[in-house]
Amino acid sequence: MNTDKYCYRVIGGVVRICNETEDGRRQIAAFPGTGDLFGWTGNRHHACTAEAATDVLLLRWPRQAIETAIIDDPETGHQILSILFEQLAAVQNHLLLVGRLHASERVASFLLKRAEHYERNGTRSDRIPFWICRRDVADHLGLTVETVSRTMNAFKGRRLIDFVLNQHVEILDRPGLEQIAAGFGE
Amino acid sequence: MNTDKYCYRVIGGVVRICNETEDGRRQIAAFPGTGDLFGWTGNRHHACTAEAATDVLLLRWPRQAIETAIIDDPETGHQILSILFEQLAAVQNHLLLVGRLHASERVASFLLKRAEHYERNGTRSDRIPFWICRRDVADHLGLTVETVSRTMNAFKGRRLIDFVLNQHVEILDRPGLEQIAAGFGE
DNA sequence: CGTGTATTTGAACCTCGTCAAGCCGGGTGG
DNA sequence: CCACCCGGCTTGACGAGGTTCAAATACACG
Repeated sequence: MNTDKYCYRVIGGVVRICNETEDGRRQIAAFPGTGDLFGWTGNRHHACTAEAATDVLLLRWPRQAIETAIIDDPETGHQILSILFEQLAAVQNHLLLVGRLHASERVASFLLKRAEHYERNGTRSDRIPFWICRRDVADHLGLTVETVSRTMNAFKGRRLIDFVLNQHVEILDRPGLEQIAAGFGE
Repeated sequence: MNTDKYCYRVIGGVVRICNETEDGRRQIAAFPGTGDLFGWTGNRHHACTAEAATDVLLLRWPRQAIETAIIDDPETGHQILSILFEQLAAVQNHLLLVGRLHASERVASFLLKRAEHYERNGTRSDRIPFWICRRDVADHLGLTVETVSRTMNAFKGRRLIDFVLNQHVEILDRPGLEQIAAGFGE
């Protein structure tokens, strides 16, 4: 995906917005999914890269067209501004998660946020499509694959969630998860 | 500071952009300093709060005026867009720092970024004005006060930096710091 | 089936957080 | 002018949460 020349809208699947250190440590800033826009920050040198996290279907816009649309149509300009506000706020909130939450709080928050995302798109909300691999989840939450795996399986053991065919996560006890995400419940 | 109604430009001092959990854990997303703009993301519910981290001198703009300026003057609109890009990229990079770097890497990166900031404003670059308290540094880097203190004093012991009157940090060995920030040098 | 990859699980280790004390500097009041 | 106090910073000892390393298991695909 070339975020220098294009902006994208996700039609299906999940994209990851990545950032890496010299020695290969990786941090995923966001997982744009169906309906989400990305590629707005690409013309800067320190920009993140965008990769497909799963099979993905995209709608592509030439950057140039966007830029002129902003000038021609103030309404569009406003919409784009508010998308950027939204994304900035989202990353700032994620910063709190990565910087200050415990492993179980991070994982619980993440699961709930995934559920929320699919709710917005009309999918049954307690059964989350879950195609993102452990490595990506870990790199999003600032944890290791092992910790993510252990934490999720601990949740499963406590009947908070269940795995369905390794392709869906079913939320069995949403209030329980919310408690953990909020820092109560160990 | 009311980021619902106003946007700000920092004339002097340092501001902190904060985010907190229910139980008081705090994460500072950025430290806008002289010349920086902030308050653009305030109209959303999940927004961060802005507080003075030191004595501060600000220039205040009514949000409304900005909004209309965007519509009236495409050039202004573009500038604001690029400021937002910049800020988004900055937070995304900081996410990598908080999520994946070790304590010493975080502190070294932070010191260098501070130096860079003051360079842009023409201050002597190896002597950083440093009025931000340990607590705020810790909450920015996702560490504890103690770890920040230990790390900085370890740097001092290794003659990488020195403290001047508790108000400035002098960089004695910039290449050394850069090595550490990059993940080499333990 | 067999192979390669993703995930899980276990055990040892280590970085950083926690707790507690001591220190320094600035401000206040006697 | 000194004693005191208070908040921020430093320093030490200890422990826990999460990482690391290693191996076993599950799973997808030819």
